Parts: sequence; structure tokens; C-alpha cells
Amino acid sequence: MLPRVNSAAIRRLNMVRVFHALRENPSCAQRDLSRLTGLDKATTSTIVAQMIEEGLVERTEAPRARRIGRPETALGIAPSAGLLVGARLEPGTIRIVTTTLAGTVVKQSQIPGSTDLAAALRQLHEGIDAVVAASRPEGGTAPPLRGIGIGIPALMDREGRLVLAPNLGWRDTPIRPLLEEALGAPVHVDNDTKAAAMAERLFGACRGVEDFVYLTGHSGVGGGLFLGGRLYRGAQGFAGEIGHLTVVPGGRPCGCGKRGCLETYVSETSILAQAGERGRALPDLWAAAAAARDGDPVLRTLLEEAGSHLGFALSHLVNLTNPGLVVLGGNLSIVAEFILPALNATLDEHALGPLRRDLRLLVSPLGPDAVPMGGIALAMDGFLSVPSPIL
Amino acid sequence: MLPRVNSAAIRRLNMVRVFHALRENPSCAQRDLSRLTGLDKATTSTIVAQMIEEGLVERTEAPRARRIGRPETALGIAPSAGLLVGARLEPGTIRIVTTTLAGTVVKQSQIPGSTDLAAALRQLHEGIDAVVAASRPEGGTAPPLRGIGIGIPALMDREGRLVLAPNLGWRDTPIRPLLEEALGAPVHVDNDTKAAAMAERLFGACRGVEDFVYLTGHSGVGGGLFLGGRLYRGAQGFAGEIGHLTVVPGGRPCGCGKRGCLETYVSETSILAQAGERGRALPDLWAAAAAARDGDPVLRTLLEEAGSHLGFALSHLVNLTNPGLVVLGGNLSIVAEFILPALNATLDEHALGPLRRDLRLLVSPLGPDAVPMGGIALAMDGFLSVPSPIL
DNA sequence: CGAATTAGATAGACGGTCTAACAAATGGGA
DNA sequence: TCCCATTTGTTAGACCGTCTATCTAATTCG
Repeated sequence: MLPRVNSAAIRRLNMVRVFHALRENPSCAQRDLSRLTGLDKATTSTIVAQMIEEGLVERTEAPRARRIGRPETALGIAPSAGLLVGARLEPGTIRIVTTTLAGTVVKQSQIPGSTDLAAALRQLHEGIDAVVAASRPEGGTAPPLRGIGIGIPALMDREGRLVLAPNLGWRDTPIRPLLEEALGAPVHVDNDTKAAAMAERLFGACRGVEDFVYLTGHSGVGGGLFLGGRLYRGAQGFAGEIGHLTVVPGGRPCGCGKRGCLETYVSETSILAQAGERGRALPDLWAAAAAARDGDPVLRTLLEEAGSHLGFALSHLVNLTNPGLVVLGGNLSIVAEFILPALNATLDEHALGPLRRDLRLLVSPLGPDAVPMGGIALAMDGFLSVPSPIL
Repeated sequence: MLPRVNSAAIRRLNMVRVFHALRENPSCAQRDLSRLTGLDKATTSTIVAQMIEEGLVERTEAPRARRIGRPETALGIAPSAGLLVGARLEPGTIRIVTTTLAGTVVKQSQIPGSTDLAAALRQLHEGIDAVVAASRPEGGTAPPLRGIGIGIPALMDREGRLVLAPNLGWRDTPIRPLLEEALGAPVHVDNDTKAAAMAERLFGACRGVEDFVYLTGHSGVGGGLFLGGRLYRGAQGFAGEIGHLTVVPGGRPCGCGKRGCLETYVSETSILAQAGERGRALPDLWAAAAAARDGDPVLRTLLEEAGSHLGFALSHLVNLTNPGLVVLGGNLSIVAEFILPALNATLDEHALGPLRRDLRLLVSPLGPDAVPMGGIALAMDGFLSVPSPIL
């Protein structure tokens, strides 16, 4: 049965529009919100009144530019309206961040991770409780916890069930229900790359962009597809697995059981492994970037090869989905300057002309913070959700 | 400025829902429409009344199964409500079909095509006028022409501008405005494969499926991506160009200027060319299928190779977009039985396990009629359009 | 032939957005 | 100093949705 579409759904949709307009334009006035959302100023007035009533919005005291006529009254999303939690769960570490509903960071923390499922969930639970407690203001009333979003390097299905996480050694675990019961707030769990793509869309380089692809590479290589104004998850929730495109038939063995997958050439793990094989033991990608910057020919060649492989896989993605923008994020942004030339050349070679011509490539401004902020984006999206089929 | 969402938009959305429910369930009653759409029966009543008022719907005299209580009154989309035109424009031929608003075929015709732009558009214009005239009932009033949809083997941008059509030799032509002016009805022009995918969704194997991929191969190989309940066109409108994925680096030269593109191995044109190179001159894919069916080892091997290449490219598409269903249509359906074994094997080899596991593969039931019926689907979609951001 | 049953229509509540008029707050100029 | 033009924001009412509740219509069953 489809969800019903009635007056209440309209209000919800328009309220979400006003919210995002205000989030992206802090301290703007109702007048501006009308213009931004296309709603009549009368409608904007009642919506803003309702949001103030609910404590979501407050009038701020920003003396606006002096013009003739009645001065505007600036509005803002109330910091006390609520708290969002974003987390990035990795085998070694768990990073947690809290923000206001507007996405302004309040507190951050980093705690050890674990590959033991129960232990990791417990640590996550305790870590979130601690950060949330620390995010509460000294004297005033505590803003309510509105939602929690978590990015995990795993195949996650559309119901928040972890299907497969090679690096964590987990499979078939109903992560979301487990956490929701433990944490007592709405929990959204998704693949880390999809979360990061959402962050890029709400807070980063892709604000207002309707069709883009986000690429990142840590232990694997992931792709987040934002298509037609929505994060695209696919039939089961597994879309975006660019890391397992075969780029070298019969090539390096991959953890997925196949050979020649992109991520055996381009992820941080595999780049460091290849560097080791070529006599360069390096601790991380920053060291690899430093070596390349110093002119080490081994690293230069290695990163050039990585760029070429990534460009080849990306050409497939471009030919298939025709994004207008590709963002290199996560660890890929660390070595972006060394992989981009080969990546661009390979793209020129393998992507169709008209699709290649209007394709922009950017390096993520969010960098390694993208995943926890992606958790925030998931939580915000959940808090502001509009019942389908409206969007 | 975003389109406004108000009561009228809700009515529009719900009317479209009722329309499609009635289209997919002919001769059903208001009661059924309520259940199908989730709308209250009172709402359904007023919507149906409005549609009868506008002439879109009529009460039909279908004696329903006898049950206790007041009998249902069967409803149907009025054949006189309007006419839709679908066309497939190819270098050699133009196929035109007219249907009722419900998608029931009224007339079909086939006329010669042309690679001369002006000539082709004139022929199309005249052909459509003729078929529309022939579709008018003898005595009664003529149903109004509600829309025209055309599928062309070309890169079409989102405004209906033809950007590049290698097989026709056209580029940068504002096809849609030209035709709309000439034909005096709403015209929708899109890539032939995208049109066929829409046909598959509305009339074929993908009814009710939210995420699927349609594949076809004539002079090239095309893919239609239907993602998240919508035909996905990409940032510029060029999404789905699976035919130009590089499957054999440095392989056969392609019309796009690159080498080793999928469509140099799998399209009808290239299969026949390869058969010729191997000493088997064949007129078309039916002959190729016949030869393979007779056990010709050359054709068997050739089609097996084609299946393998197609499976390889498809594995990329599967890993990236995680469709739940892949449909082989157009000319690919002619040789489907000979390419499917290798295609499946290659998919097993290169698609990620969880994505492969729940992937269904079907051969199109619409076959070569998919493109003109895709024109119908485009026209119907246009006639029933709901202003974004609803849907 | 009346009661039960089911389909469909109608009245009214409720809640949206929009238009239009109004109130509020400021700068500019006589 | 005072009045007015100008701009922002609010409010009343029209209009249009869907939904609940009730009513009417048409049939079967006993």
C-alpha cells in the first residue's frame, strides 16, 4: 500500500524545504525563505510560526543591512532544537561527532574499535552516550537527541541489516534494530561511502547538485551514487560497489574471491601493499603522498597506475550514469594530486565524448570527516523525512 | 524556483495513480481502485467522477462475479479519451503506432526512413498524420491527439535536443521543438533504448518493478536504467551508454573513435560483421539465430563470445547500480538463448555475490515492438505528468 | 418480501496553500 | 517634526484537497 498523500504531507514537504533553505542560508529572513522555496510569504509565515512553536527555529538578533522599509528579522535553526549523532565505525577506531540540527559540530570524539561484534556495539553505545552527555550545555536544558547515523564499511541492505563486512568479519547482522533498542533514538545505518556522499551533498562540494558520484578508498574502494536528487541505494541497497569492478582480468586477488578488482589497485590498503612489494614500506597514505611529493619514482608510478585504474573504472560509471560531477573523497583526496593526471587521461580515453566534456572533477572539501558527517546527514535526512512518493 | 506543491498537485498525483491502477486492471471497480491506490473510497469516488466528467473514464458493462450485496460497476479508460502516437525512427525505416490512452494498439504502420534530416522529419510528419487519420473511427467523433513519443538511436539531452546520432549522421538538432511545431501536439523525444525501457515498465516485463536495467542491441548496444521508480536520464540525459564500455582494451575499433567498446562485439551490426569475417555472410540476426540453432559452430562460438562480453559489461552495471532485474530486449532477445549461458557464467565470475544472487534475468516479451511502444510510454508519461518534486 | 450485505455517493470536518488586505517598522524629504 | 513611500510580516477568507461518517442503491438469502 502506498503512503497517503494529503494536506499533512504537503505541510511536511514544505516545512522540510524551509528547513533546508534556512540551514543553507543562516540568519536569513522569511522574505528570503519565500524566494528560496517558492512558497507564498503567507505560507512561509505560518510554517515559520509553526517551527518556532515547535522549537525548531528561533529569531536571531542579526542587524541586517539597512534599507528602506521595515527591517527583516533574521531566523536561525535553534541550537536547542535537538542533537544529532554521526559515527564512523571501523575495525580500529570509532569516530563520533555531535551536531545541532543545523549540522554545526558540537563535540567530537574518537575511541578504539573492535572486530568483535558485541564489543564494537558496546563501545559504540558507550561512546555515543559519553559524547552526547558532553554535548549537553552546562546549565540549560538538554536538547533532545533527534537521531543517530552510522557509516560502516559493509554491504548494508535497505532495512539496516549488515549483509557482509569483510574488513570487520561480520555478516548477516541486524545492526539497526540492535542499536536502536540499545540507544533509544532513531538509528540510521548505511554503507560508509553512501553516508559520505550524503555529507558531501548536504555540507560539502555537492550542495544543490542533483547527479553526482562520490568516490573514496580506505580498505576498499567505494562509490556513492546520488542520482536525480536522491541517494541511490539500488534494489537491495548495494549500489555503488565500484571497488569490485574488474579492471585487470586475472589480476591481483581480492578479498571478495575474484581477481583484478579495482580496489586491489587503488585502496589505501592495496597501495601500501604494492608499495611494500616494490621495496617501500610506508605506514599510511600521507607517507605515500609525501614520498611522491619528494619525487620517489616508485610511488609516482604506483599512484599513476592507481589513477589509471580508477579512471578506467570511473569511465564505466560515467558512461552508465552520466553524472555531472565526480568527487574524490576520503583517503583518495590525500593522493588526489598524484592520481588525477592519469585519471583524467584515462577518462579522456574511455569515457564517451559528450559525457566526458561536461564532467567536473573535484577533491572533497570534507576529507576524512566525511563519514561521521555522513552519519549526521543520514540522521538529519531521517528526522526530516517526507513520506514517499513525495520528494 | 521549485514548482509549488498545493492541493491541485495532490489531486493530480492521485488522479495519475488511479489512472495507472485502472490501466493495469481493466474493468475493475471503484472498490478495487481504492484498495490499489490506498485512497479512501470517498476520494476515489470524487476522482472517478472527475475523470468521467473529463471523458477519461467510462462505466463499462461488464457483469461482474455475482456476490451478495450491490454489484460493482466496472470502469475503463475511455477509448475516445484520446489517441497516443509512438514512433521509432531509424535510418532505414520509421515505425509508427497509435494507441488509446490505455495503451491499446489502434493502428500500426511502417514507412521508409531517411538519413536526410529534413526528409526524415517530413516523412515522420506525414506518416504520423496518415496513421492518426486512419485511427479515427468511421462515424463517431475523433479522439483528441494527446501526445506523441519518439525513440531515436541517438544521444538526446533532457530538453529533447539531439546531440549526436552516429547512425543517422545527425548532430546538435533541436528535434523536439521542430516536431512539436510541425505536429501541433506535445512531442516527447528520447533515446530509443530509454523509450523501450519505459515500454517494458508500463506494458512489459517490468510492471511494478522499481529498479531494473533494459538492454538492447541494434546498430549499437544501449541500456535503459530505471532506478528508484523513475527512468534515469543522468545529468545531461546521456545515462545508460553501456555500448561504449571498454570490454577489450585495444580491441575492435568503434564508431565513437575508441577501441574495444562492447557494441563492437554484441550489436546486430557487429555480430553480422564478425560472422562475415569468419566466413558466414548472414542477412540479419534471425539468420544468425537459425544458424546457431542448426549447430553452426562458428555462430555458436561467436554468440557465446558476445554473451561473455555482454556479461562482463553487465557485471559492471550490476556492481554499480544493483538492479533487481535485467531485461534483454530488442534484437538481443532474438539470440538470447545462445548468449545467456555465457552471459550468466561471466556474471557469476565478475558480479559481487550478494548482488548476483538476487538478480533476475528476463527476455523481453515486447521484442522489437518495444521502441514504438516506448514512444507511447513517453507520451503517456507526459500526458500524465505530475509536477516534480512529487513522485 | 424483508433483512443482510456490499458498492458507491454525499455532507461536513479538517487542514493545506493562495490572494488580498492589513499592520508594523523604517528612511527620506518637505 | 511629521508625513509618506517602502518593505516585511501577519491575518482573514477563498478555494481545494483528503478523510470520517452517514446515507442511498442494488443485489442475495432466508
